[in-house]
Amino acid sequence: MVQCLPHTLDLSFAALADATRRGIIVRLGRGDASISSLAEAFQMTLTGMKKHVQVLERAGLVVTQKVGRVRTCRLGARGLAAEAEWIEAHRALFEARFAALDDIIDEIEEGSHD
Amino acid sequence: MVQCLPHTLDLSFAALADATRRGIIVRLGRGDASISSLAEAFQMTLTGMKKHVQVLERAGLVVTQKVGRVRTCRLGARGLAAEAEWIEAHRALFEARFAALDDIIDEIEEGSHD
DNA sequence: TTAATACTGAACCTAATGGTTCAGTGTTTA
DNA sequence: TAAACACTGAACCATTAGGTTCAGTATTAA
Repeated sequence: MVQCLPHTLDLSFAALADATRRGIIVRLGRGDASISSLAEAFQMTLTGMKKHVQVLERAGLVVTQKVGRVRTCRLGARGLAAEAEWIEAHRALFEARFAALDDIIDEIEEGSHD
Repeated sequence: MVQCLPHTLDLSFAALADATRRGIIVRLGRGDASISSLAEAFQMTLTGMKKHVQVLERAGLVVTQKVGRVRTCRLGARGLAAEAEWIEAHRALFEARFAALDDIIDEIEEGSHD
C-alpha cells in the first residue's frame, strides 16, 4: 500500500513546493473560490493564478468547475492522503537512523570518558 | 506551531518532488552511502548524483561529510517532521470540506427523491 | 445592444532543474 | 612515484517554472 505511482507524488510534492500554492490550499479550505478572487487575494494576474490552479489540479489537490463565466475551485477529493502516507512511512527511516547513531555516540562517549 | 518559514517547506517539498531523490532517502535509510555508490545505484554520473545530494542537503534532509576522498551521505537530523506537520495540519481542511460537501449532497438527495 | 466581467490562450521573459561532458584537485594504493 | 579513485567545478543543453502582457471569447448586466 505504501507503494504508489511515483508520478503522482512527483506532481503533488512539486505542487506543495510553492508558498502561493500552499496558500491557495489553505484558502480553499475556508471555502470554494473563483480564479479571480484567488488572483486578487494573492496579488497576481488572472493568468498567473490560473497556472497555479492548473498545477494543483494536475496533482489532484484541487478540482475546478466552470459555470457561466466563473471557474470555481475547491479542494480535491484525493486530499493529502498519499503524501501523508509517504512521509509517515519514511519518517521512521530517519528515526531508526538516529537511534542507531545515538548508540554509536554512546559507545564513543563510553570509550573516551573525557 | 504550524506556521514555519515557507522557505524551508519550499526546499523540502521540492526535494521530495523527484523520484530519484525520494529513492536516495530510502537508500540512506538502510545505511550511509558515498556519492559514488549512490551514483552507481541510480545509474547516474557522479556529478549528477552530487547535484541531487546537494538539493537534499539544502533542504536539510541529508547531511554529508567528507573524509579523505570519500563524501559520506546520511539522513539529516531534521527528518520529515516539518513536512509531516504541514500535511497533517492541512489534511483536516480537505476532510472538513468533504464533510460539508456530503451534507450538501444529502440535502440535494433528500430534496429530489429520484 | 453595449459595456463590463471572467476567463483563456499564445507569446514572451528570466531563472531554475536535471542531466551531461570534460578538465581539474586531492587521496590512496601499488 | 605513478596510477587509480572519488570527488569537484565549470560549462553546456533542453525543459520546466513562475511570472508577465496582450488579444481574444463567452457571459452577464445595464
